[in-house]
Amino acid sequence: MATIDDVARTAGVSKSTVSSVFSQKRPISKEVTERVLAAARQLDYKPNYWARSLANKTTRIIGLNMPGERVKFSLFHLSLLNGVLSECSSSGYRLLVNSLSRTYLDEVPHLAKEPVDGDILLDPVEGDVRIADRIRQKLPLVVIGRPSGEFESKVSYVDNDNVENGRQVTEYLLGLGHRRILFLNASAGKTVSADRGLGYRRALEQAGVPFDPQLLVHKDPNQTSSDFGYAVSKKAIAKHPDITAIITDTDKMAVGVYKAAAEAGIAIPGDLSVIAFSDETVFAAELHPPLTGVKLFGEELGREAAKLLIDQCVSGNRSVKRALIATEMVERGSCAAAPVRAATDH
Amino acid sequence: MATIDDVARTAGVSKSTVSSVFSQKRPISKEVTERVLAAARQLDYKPNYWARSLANKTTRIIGLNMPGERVKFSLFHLSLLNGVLSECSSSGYRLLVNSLSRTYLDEVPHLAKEPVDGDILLDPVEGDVRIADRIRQKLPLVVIGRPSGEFESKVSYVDNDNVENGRQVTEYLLGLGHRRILFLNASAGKTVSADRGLGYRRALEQAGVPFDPQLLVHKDPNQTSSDFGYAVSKKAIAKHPDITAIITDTDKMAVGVYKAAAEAGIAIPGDLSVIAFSDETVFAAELHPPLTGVKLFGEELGREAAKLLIDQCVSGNRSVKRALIATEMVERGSCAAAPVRAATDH
DNA sequence: TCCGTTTATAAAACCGGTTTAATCTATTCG
DNA sequence: CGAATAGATTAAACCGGTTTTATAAACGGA
Repeated sequence: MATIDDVARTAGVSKSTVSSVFSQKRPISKEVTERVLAAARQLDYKPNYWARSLANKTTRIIGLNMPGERVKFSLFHLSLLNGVLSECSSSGYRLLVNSLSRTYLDEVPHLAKEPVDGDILLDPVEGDVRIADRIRQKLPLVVIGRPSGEFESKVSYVDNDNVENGRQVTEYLLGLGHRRILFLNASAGKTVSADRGLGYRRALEQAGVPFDPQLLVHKDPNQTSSDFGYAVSKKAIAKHPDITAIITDTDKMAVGVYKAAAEAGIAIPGDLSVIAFSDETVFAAELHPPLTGVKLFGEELGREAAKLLIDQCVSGNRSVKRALIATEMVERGSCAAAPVRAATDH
Repeated sequence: MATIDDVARTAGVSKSTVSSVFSQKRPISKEVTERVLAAARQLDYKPNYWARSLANKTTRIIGLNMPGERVKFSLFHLSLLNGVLSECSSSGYRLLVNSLSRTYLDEVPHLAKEPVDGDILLDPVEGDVRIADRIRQKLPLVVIGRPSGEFESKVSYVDNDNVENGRQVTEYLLGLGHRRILFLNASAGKTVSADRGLGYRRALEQAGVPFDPQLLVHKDPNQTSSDFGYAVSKKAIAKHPDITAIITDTDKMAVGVYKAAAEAGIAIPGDLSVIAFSDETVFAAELHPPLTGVKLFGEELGREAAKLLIDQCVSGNRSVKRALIATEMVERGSCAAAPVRAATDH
């Protein structure tokens, strides 16, 4: 394809003039501009993105970084993604999704600086190496979810208040008279599961209800949400018949619980209340019964993260910022007062 | 950050030696390699991705291109995306999602060659300018969905057999005795809606059932699927009480139909059969009644598209290929024989 | 009219890598 | 022992842009 030199030659000007015409960083007379653009059109010339990036030291691309290897985007990720893309599109940024495993990236022939101006990190885990990595490389960074430990105060992040969310749903169920509440939490290691778990325990503690570790189960990352919800709730229902409420990490997980309950002849919400951390409105409302849940506003999270990051990239301002996105509990019909029998069980 | 020159100086070798150590394209003695890597580690050096791309004329990045501006990824797109990412991750490619509008990209200061080795195009429409664009730039290209008109034979694409799918669901409903079948099709202009619409009409024709244009409605792109499904089916049910079956473009759209039917006191599948082109299994099975639909295997589509594209990029082989991904109709419970009353209506 | 500015364009250096062609050793073979 | 050859390393050119610095032309004021 044609290069800037070809255009310069054809238009009878120097390459720096052509450069100025396209970058618009220096004024070029109307007449010459026309001539250059005409030559470019004739040669079907477009500036080379990478040559530009090399000289400009900026790409107008931000990265979206999945945690482990071969992780699939969930419904929640989809919301995040839509939010991020919406912000990108209005700010003129592209989004690079990096799903390459660390082992791959660390092989000598693939070793390279990430080709982005900044990175959004999804699903931070305890002691997340990705964060230290970005900090060392001085790459602008925004985490979606709370970074663990020392990093919490060192990097910008966007999150819901998950401790509060965990507390809120637990308190809500406690208020309905439930005492034995099973929590199907996100995978162990994720800070989101730690936070929600903490909120859950705090609410129990405050209500004087003893915490039973058997009622706090972490998702197996190798299982789908619905399979996990089904398998674990089925087992738990059989083993602990005094459970009257279940909190699930996602709406799909709740679907698994619905299935297990149906098979066991347990009525929702009559015998069992179910509440989910959720981002799906359309389907949740159509389940039987409609699923009560806490809306997380993933799109808002994504948009806000992208905004913070792009702001950092544009302004060069590395100050650490934090955004907590408000959530909203939506009562739909899967929670009810605890059955009297169960309340006396313990 | 440290550059290749810094490393060369520190290690006491030339920059071309350092380059060879990292690119592994030329043998370097073990001893020198060690020395270079040590220097790199010490300086925290990583090769600059952009400089590399510039010199190599390849980026190991493929693009994913949304159609218009500010379009949100749907559940189906999510499946595609997961398929694409899975293939990317195993081939060592990154994925660049471009959601920038054409008008933006055509402004002089933003004008540039796409920074990718090839592009995947989603949701082709009639006379899609994006395709001609890529062809002119000689950029490897794979379309997900059938490209329109002349392009069908000129570019590689991956698709379901949508004409057949349209025919199949219509025939299925006809076989159940339905004669007045409302088709809530995808947006006008998309080739997928044209194809399914064609299959629908062919099935009707073959069965000797007259085609009523009022029963073929295209989605309004400004409405959500479920809102559209709700609004249109509500109106249609009132206006054409002889409708006994509805085909919807997506499962979310079917949810809208469920809602409209419930409000009108119409039983599914007793009074009204519903069938959807679908990619969502978990929720579809949990609706009341469980939603019958045609699984499209979006993940397979995405994976195959990425495979074709990366193959083109790696081999330089521009031959036009096509992959049709098999679909599968899953009967769940939202379709039944047409009610007798309605069958005599017409 | 002449000189100091301003304005438009050009030449050359630069961004940070890769690659070709040249150089310098070390080895092999007649 | 000298020439041919192979192997490792390097100098210099190159990828396609941007930017700094230089130059030429146009303009304005004294």
